[in-house]
Parts: sequence; structure tokens; C-alpha cells
Amino acid sequence: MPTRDAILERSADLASTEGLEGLTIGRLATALDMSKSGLFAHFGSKQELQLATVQAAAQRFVAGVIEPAQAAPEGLPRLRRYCELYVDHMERRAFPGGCFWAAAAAEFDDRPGPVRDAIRGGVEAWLGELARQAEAAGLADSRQVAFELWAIGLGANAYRRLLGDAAAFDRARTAIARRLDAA
Amino acid sequence: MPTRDAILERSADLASTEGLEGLTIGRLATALDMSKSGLFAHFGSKQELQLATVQAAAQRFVAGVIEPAQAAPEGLPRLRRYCELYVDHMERRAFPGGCFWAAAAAEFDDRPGPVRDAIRGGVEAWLGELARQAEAAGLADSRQVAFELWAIGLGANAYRRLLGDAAAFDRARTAIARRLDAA
DNA sequence: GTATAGCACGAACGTTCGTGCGTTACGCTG
DNA sequence: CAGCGTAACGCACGAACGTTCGTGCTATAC
Repeated sequence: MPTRDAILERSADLASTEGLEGLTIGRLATALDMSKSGLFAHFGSKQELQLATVQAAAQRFVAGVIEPAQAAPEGLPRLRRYCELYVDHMERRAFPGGCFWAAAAAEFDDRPGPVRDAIRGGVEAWLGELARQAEAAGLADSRQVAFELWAIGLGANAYRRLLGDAAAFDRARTAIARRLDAA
Repeated sequence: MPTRDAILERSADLASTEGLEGLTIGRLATALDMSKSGLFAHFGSKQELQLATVQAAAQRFVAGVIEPAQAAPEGLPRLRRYCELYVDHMERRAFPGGCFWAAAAAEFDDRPGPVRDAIRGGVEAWLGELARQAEAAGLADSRQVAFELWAIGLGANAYRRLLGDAAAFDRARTAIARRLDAA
């Protein structure tokens, strides 16, 4: 279904700037030169659109960060590659509104339901993968390492988006290097 | 003005969970057993209400974190005290929806205007104060230190709110201690 | 005792939201 | 060529949004 995919591309872009709730079916339809009802028929409810959007964002993240890193050997090399690719991913603006997950997490962390569960699932998968590689690298307390690396990413995204300082990404690289060189 | 202050107390609480935009005048009025119009008259526009709410949240942050830390001597002791108090502030749920600033920053980072400017001002003041104490402590690259400590706070907040894991705060304390003990 | 000022109220406005319903245009298969 | 399923459409709805208006209290000032 090419139309549906095109919708979700735009939807993920828009959601990264306006939020998953602030994203409106009407505005999304206008942006795609479609009618509200025509677009709506693809999903049946706004929640289904949100869920599909989260899934589309996950696919984009996998394609841009997870998969390219599989070439690196497990353990420290792949962990470093993940971090590099993640920072690059933000810097090259894979989403126009910065990291989709950072925005979605902040928006839905107090809103129970399937959408929040989907977001949590994505974040947990990312954290789990970071921890797995930290473990393979023989680092002590791999969950703690994953938490710290993830936090640096969140910080870089906010620093860039809110303060408008592009040095955010170099700050993140510096912090990541220090954290991983300690081992 | 007692009514206005009571409104802003609730408004800051609600905004920390629903967001500054998701907070609606009607729901806020209902929560306060007031009429929409009666509440509205205090501010004149939703944007003014949002600005006043940001200011109220800032006052709460100053009272809970900044001021109590002034007892500690400048430099490393006060820097540590800031971090302690900030993590405690989140852990004891000074706002029911977690860190107000983390939520507000993520929500408005792509929405230019006075509200975003106010939020950025608050965050910059906090980052600046962290950097000032890092500088006084003689740490190298004090802005980098401030960035990393701030990112750890963002991470702890998201970890707690989205994943529901109360260990977030101990993870943050561990990360902060490691970062500051390196010096 | 009467005028004045400050709050709060209910009702209504125009807009936008998500969501249904009925219809039309198009591409496939018999 | 006829029939059918899918996709997109226009239109309308009820609810909620921010905002405005006119009115009624209550208490202070003269």
C-alpha cells in the first residue's frame, strides 16, 4: 500500500515536531493533499494512526541506526557504532523535529494506553540492545551504562532543539567517549 | 491575590502531566470548581496563563532546589548539593507529572514564541548555574559538565515516567557521582 | 445609604477536533 | 462488457476548544 506508507512518512515527520497528539488528521490530510475522510479511512481511528506512526518511526530508526551497526562486531565496537549512528541520526535530522522517541516519550509518559505501551516498547528495545552490547563488552553494570548513554542522547536532543545550539552533538560525542573510554 | 496563586499551583501540577498545551482552561476550571470565564479573566489569554504557569513552576524549583543549596559553599559542594536536591525533587514528586521543565522543554522546543522563550530562559539559568559552580570547583570544561549533569536528570525523569522504574533516581545518583568523582 | 470596584458567573460566539455516512471514480476479474 | 472491491471523496455531526459579553454578587468608600 503505497498511499498508507506515504501517509506514515509524513505523519512521523509531523509528529516529531507537533507531537503525536498535536498532529491532527485534518492538517496531515492537507499536507498530503488529501481529504480528511479519505485519509481517516486508512486507519479507522486516531489511535490507530498514532500506533502506525510509532511503528513507522521505529522502522526508520532501525534502518538508520540499528541495521547499519550490525556490521560492527558485537561488544564495544558495536556499542560505539550505535552511539555514533544515533548522534549522526539526530544531527542529520532524520526527523525534522529532532528525536521522535524523545518527543513521544515526554508526551505520553503520563498517558496510559496502547500508544504509550508502543513507545515504551521501542525505548526498552533500544535500551536493552545498548545493555546487551555493554554486557558483551564486559562492562560493569551494563544497564547503568545503557542508561547513561541514553540520557546523553536525550540531553543532546533537548540541547539542540530548545537552546538551538548545534554544539550539542559534539558535547554528546565527548560525553560518550569519556564514558566508554573509562573501561 | 490568593485565587490567582491557587490557580497557578494547580496549573503547574496539571501542566506537568498533561503538558502546557494539553492543559485546557475548561479542565483547569473544573478541577478548581470555577467557571471557565471566571478563571480566564485572571489572565486574558491562554498564552498569558501558560507564561504565568512557567513562572510559578520556576518559583517552585527555586524554592525546592536552588535556595536550599545556597547553604553549601560554592564550587564542588554546592554543585553536588544541586544535583542531590534536584534528584530528590523528582523523587519526592514535587510535580505530579515528573520534572516540569523536561516536559515543557520537549513540548515547546519546536514552537517559537514567548512561552518557549520563557522555558528556554529557565533551562539556561539552571544550566548556567551548574556551569558556574563547576567552574568554581575548578573542573575542566564547565559547560560540558553542566550538560552531562543536566542530561542525567532528563534521563532519570524519562526512565521513571515512561518505564515506571523507580531505580531511575539511584541510577542518576550513581552517574552523577561517577562524573564528579573523576575530578 | 448610596455609589463604586473587583470577582465570578452563565451563555453564546466561531473554530477545530475526531468520527461517521453515502457516493463517486477506478482497476481488476468473470 | 458487466460486476465488484477498494480508495478517495464531500458533507455533516457532536464535542471541546479559546474567547467575548452582559450580569450579579459582595465589600469597601463616601
